[in-house]
Amino acid sequence: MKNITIKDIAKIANVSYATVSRALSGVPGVSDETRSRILKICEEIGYTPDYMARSMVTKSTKLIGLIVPDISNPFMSEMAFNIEQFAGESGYHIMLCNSVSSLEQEQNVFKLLMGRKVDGILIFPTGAQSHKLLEKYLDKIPVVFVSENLGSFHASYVTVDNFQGTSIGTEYLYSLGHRNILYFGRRASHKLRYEGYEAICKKYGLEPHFYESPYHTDSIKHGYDMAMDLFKANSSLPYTAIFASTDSNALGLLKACEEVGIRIPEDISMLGFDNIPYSGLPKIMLSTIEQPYKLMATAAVSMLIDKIDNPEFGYSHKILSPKLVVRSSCQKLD
Amino acid sequence: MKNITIKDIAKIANVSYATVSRALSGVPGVSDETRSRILKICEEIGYTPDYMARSMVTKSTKLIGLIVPDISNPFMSEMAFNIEQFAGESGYHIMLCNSVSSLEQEQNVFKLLMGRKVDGILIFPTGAQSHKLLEKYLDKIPVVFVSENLGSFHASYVTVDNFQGTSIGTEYLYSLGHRNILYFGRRASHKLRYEGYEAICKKYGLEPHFYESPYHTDSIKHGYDMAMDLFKANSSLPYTAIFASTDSNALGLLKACEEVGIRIPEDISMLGFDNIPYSGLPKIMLSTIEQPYKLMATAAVSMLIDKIDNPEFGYSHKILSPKLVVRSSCQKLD
DNA sequence: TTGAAAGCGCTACCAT
DNA sequence: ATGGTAGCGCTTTCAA
Repeated sequence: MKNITIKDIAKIANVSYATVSRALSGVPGVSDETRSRILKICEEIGYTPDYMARSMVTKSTKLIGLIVPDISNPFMSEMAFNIEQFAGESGYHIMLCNSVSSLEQEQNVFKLLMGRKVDGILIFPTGAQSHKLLEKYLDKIPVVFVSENLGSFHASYVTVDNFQGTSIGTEYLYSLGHRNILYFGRRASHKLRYEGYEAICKKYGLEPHFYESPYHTDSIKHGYDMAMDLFKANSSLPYTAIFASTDSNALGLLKACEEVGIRIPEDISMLGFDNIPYSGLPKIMLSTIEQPYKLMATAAVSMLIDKIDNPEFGYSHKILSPKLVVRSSCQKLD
Repeated sequence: MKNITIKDIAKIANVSYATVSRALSGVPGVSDETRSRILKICEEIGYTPDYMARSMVTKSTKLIGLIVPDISNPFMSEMAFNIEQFAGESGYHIMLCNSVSSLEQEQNVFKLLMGRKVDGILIFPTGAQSHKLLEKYLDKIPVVFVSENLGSFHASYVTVDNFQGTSIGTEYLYSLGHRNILYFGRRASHKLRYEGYEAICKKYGLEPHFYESPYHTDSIKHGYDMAMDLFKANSSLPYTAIFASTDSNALGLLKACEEVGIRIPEDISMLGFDNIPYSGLPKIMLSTIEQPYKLMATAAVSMLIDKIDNPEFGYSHKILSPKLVVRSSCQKLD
């Protein structure tokens, strides 16, 4: 089955194939009559232009590489949906890669994506070291990180204000009367989340406590496993509230609490971070800090496209505001 | 910033660029000495081959197009993760497109993907008519549908046995003593799910009832809206159990029930379909029919790659077995 | 074993 | 307004 090329349709239309190219690209320099005749022929014989060949000469693939730790995480998939939609509006397509929370795999797919000649890369870094490891490619291809500001090197990123997020969360817990609050999750990759929590603790003279996650990624399962370890190590918990670093962690924690008979919020209050759709489920009703998904997605895409169009423009940062979502997982103490 | 090409490294190595190509492609016909010298140079100056240029001549992009209605749906994102991983093992990359449950958009992205010269397309059809609309492309590019068998045309697909799924679900409900069961969701795109339910109803002389979804996609929100409409139209429901067509629908229904004060499973039993991770959350504990995610993903990918490698081999079907997952959303009647 | 050159489908430049 | 053609980076004959 031979491929139809502009040469074929040039032959049919009795013009040079340069003219066909012009007609299809919409550039001026073709009479309206010729153009519409050519377009009609293309339509009829079902010609589709070859993006690859076009890309070879234009040096632009209209392709964006998207690297996420794990697309099955609702935070990622929600972002991915919005990213794909918004990128599509600008004529970009998405090449999706999971780094499966491995720095090595992250490097691999990054290099692969470069070989694929994507115009730019949007990356949800898997860890704090991702930035450093990827630094050497940053002048070779436009990249924007979707993550908090880690390190001080020169890179574009968009992020929610994680520090502010946990600050308002901890303030909320404090206002409810909580004085013993545990931070539950990863501190390395969400450094600023921990620091926001810590800052408010200090502000009120509370002792900050944390339970560090041994995992490189957040999921219900990991949250559950962590929680079970925590319970095993402590026969009774001295906290009145737990601030989980992500909703996924919180959901796993919730599951573990249910199993060992800890009631939420009667026995202990719980606050999450992200506001994934499942946090609003009945009986779950997790209070949490919301990330502005759609805004983050559009900001990330347009920042990347800006960088693609103007590589010389340096780099930019965009920090979006989080929002407290009060449901019913936190109790007022008296 | 000039691109490094094989010509550059040919110059450095003092060989023709054909030799470089041979060395890199691993084809025989280059002395070991020359090859290792070339490879070392590539390594040193950080050369990465241009997949596009390569694809132009080999006519193979090692790219798979993945079309899903909505990647933010957990069923889709779970599948997408496994698909990406498994495809990656065979050297394929994924181009992700959301059809946003629109037949028109589905057609658009399909054509776009063809223009991108992907080697094959994996599609989660958005509706019953998808197959018919896409039929005309099926001899132009390898396609495998991830969906139940709709219509009788010639196309490859992998699916869970939807009929069997709702059959065992309905049998389960019947065995619990339920005699008035409502089927809740879309019947058009999950025709066989409805029919499995219907068949078991008939088998036991029960009257099948359904509440048809006006939506083209399943989500918590749609399930919730549907449920609210249902409740508004009926002051008291004559059913003892509801079989939701998907877990997402069930979760929305659950939310609505909570709001109007219907207790699950005390007042009414509820069964879902898919077994997304959130169905196992504490207090939710939705009993459901499980789809074998990983198996479906690997089956779909290997079926597609088979078709890519042997386009002349016709088409194939693979129907996987569902499994009942009993949690606590269904009550035994006495 | 290696080199020369054609050609993949297209855009863009230079002519006309 | 249209045609001719070089060339994008690569693989793959065909010769040497």
